[in-house]
Amino acid sequence: MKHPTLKDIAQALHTSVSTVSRAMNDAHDINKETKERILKKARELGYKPNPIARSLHNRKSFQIGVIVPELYSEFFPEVIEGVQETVQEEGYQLLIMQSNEQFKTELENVKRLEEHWVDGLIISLSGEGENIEYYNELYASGMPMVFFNRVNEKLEAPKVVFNDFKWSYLAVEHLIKQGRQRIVHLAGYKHLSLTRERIRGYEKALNKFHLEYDSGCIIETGFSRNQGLETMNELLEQEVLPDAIFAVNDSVALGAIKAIKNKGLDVPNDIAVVGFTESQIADYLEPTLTSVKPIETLIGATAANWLAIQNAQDAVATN
Amino acid sequence: MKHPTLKDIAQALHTSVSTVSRAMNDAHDINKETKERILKKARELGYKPNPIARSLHNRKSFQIGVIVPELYSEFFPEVIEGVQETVQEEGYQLLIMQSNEQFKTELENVKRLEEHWVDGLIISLSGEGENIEYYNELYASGMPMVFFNRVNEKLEAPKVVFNDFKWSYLAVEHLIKQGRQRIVHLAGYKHLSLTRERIRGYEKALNKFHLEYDSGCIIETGFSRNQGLETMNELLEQEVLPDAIFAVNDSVALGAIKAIKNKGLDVPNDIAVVGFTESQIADYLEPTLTSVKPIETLIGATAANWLAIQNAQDAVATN
DNA sequence: CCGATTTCCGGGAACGTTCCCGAAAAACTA
DNA sequence: TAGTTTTTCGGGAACGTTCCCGGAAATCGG
Repeated sequence: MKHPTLKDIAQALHTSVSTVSRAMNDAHDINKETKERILKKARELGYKPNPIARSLHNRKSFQIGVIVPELYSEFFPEVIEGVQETVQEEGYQLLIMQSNEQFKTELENVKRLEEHWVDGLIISLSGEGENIEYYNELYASGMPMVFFNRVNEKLEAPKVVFNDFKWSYLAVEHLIKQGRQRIVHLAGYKHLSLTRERIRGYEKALNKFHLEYDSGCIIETGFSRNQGLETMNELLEQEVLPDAIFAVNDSVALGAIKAIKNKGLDVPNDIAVVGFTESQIADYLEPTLTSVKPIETLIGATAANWLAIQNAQDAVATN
Repeated sequence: MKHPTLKDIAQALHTSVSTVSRAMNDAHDINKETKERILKKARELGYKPNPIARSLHNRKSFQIGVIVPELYSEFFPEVIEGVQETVQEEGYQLLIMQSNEQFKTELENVKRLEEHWVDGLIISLSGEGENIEYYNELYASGMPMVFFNRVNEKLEAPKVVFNDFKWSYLAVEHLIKQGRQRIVHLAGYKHLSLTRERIRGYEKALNKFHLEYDSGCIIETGFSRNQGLETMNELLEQEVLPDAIFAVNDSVALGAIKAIKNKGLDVPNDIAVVGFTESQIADYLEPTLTSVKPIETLIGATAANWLAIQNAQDAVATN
C-alpha cells in the first residue's frame, strides 16, 4: 500500500476512523489498550498523517512564504536559516523565492505565494520599484507579513532592520579619523529605508567633522558587485579622485576594490574602501538582541516570531 | 469574506457547485453565458482556487523537495533557480532545505519532506556520511528522485553530474604544461563520486606526463573555505612544499590561497592554485547540453525534467 | 410529431482529516 | 436496585475541490 490512511488502519482492526484518529492525537477518551493496538498497527503499515487533509480541515497551509532579492551573498541564506529553525518548531514549512532584484518578479512571487495560501509572508524588498501599495493592501486584508533588511518606511507591516544610521555613522567616522578627506558613498536604491538611513549616517559624520561634500559624493549604485565595479570605473574617470569609499554593502565594496586595482591603484593606500558589513553587528540591531548566534540567524528568527504573533491574532503591530 | 469558495459563488448566483467548477476549468459542457456570468462573479468576489483542496483530491501536493548542502556559494542557488523555472511551468512549488553539509540534518530534511508528501525529491548529498541505503529504499518505494552534482554511484536514482574526470584531467594537464612538478590535490569527501572522479582525472594527468606522486599528494579536505585554509596550513608545515595545488572546488581554492599568502608566499609564483570551477564548463556536462544560459541553471532544469519524467511514470530510469 | 441525440445542469460521492454528538457499556452513588 | 456519572466508541458532517452519473430541456432526423 502506497500511503495508508486512517481508514485503512480502522478496517484492518475492525474499528472506526474516529477511534484511530483519537489514538493518533492521543486524546483522553480512548482506552489505553486499543490505543496501543492502533499505534502498533499504524507503525506496521507505515502510516504517516496527511498534512494536506489536515490543512484543509484547519484552513491553514502551514506554509510561510519568504522572498529575498538573491541567495548569492551569505546574508540572506543565513537569515533564512534563522527563519526556518523558528517556524519549524511550530510545524511550518518555508516556500523560498528569489526576486533577482526585480520588482516584477517579486510581485509575481507574492501572487504565486498568495495563490498557494501561505499563512504568512517574510519579505526583503528588491532593488527595483517603489510601488508598495500592493503590500499595504495585502497587509490590510489580514495577511500576516514581516519585512526585513530591505524595507520602506511607508510599509505598514512590522519591520526588522539594522540600526543603519548609527552603524553607517561609525564606519564613516572611522575613515575620517584615519585622515581621509574626500569620502564618496556608493549608495543603494533610494526607495529603501536602508539606503536613506545609511546616507544620513554618512552625512552626519561628514558634518560633525566639517568636511565638505557635494551631490557627486553620494552615488546611487545598487547592491551587486557588478554595479560597484561599474560605478567605481566611472568615478575613476574624473579628475579629482576620492581617497576613500564607503559602500552600501560588501558586494559593492568588492566591486569597487576590483575597479581600483584594475586601474593600477592601491587599496587602501590610494583609496580606502569600507563596506557596510551586514554581519557581526548584533549590538546595532533593532530591536536589540544579544546572543552568540550569527546575527543573520537572529534577524530571521525575529522576523519569524513577529509573524507568529500576527498569526495568533492578538498582535500589537509594533512597527 | 476572507476566502470565497466555489460554494459561495454558487449561492450568490443560485446555481450549483458543479456548474461553478465547470466554469473555472472551462469544461465543454457548460453554456457560454452562464460561464461568463460565473467568471464575472468570481472576479468580483476575488475568488482564488484552494490548492489544498485540489491537492487532496489529486492526492498530490504539487510540491517538490530540494536539499542542498549549502546556499552560500553561487552554485546551488543557480541550480535551484533552474529547477524553479522548470517546475513552475507545471504548477509545482519548491521546498528548499539546507543540510549544512551534515548527514544527520540531511536525513531529517528528507523525512520532513516525506511527511509533507512531496511529489519528488532533488538532492545534492552532504559532505558527511555515506549511508545511502535510505535513499535507495525510498527510491524503490516509488518516490521520484534525482541527484545532482554531489552523488554516489551506488545511488539507484538518476543523477545529473559534470564530467568530472575529463575536466579535472584538463585542469591538471594545464598545470603540468606550465612546468609544475609537484602538484597536490585537495580532494573532497571520498564517498562522493565527484571526489573519486576528480582524483581519477588528476592521476591520469600525472601518469600521462610521468610525474611521481604518493599518497600524501591527495588529501581529503572537504568543500569549505575553512577546510581549504586549514589543510593548506598543515601542508605548509612540511619540509617539501608543492609548487601547485589542484583544489576540488573554488571555495577550497580560496582557502588555500589565503593560507599561502598568510605564510608570506606568492600565488602563483611560489605555488599555483587551480580550483575545479563548477561553472562555464557546459561542454563537459553529462548529458551534454549547449546553451547560452548559465550551466547551473541548466543542471537544475535537467534535474527537474528527469523528475517530471518519473512523475509521468513512464520513465526509463537512465542512470 | 415522435423517438433519438445533444446540450446543459444539479446531486452527491470521494479525497483524509478533525471534531461534535449521541449511545452503549461500565462504573459509581445512594 | 434504580438512577447517575464516567469511560469508550462509532456515526457523520465539514473543509473545498473534482468528477461521475443521471435527468431535464432543447435540438435534430425522418
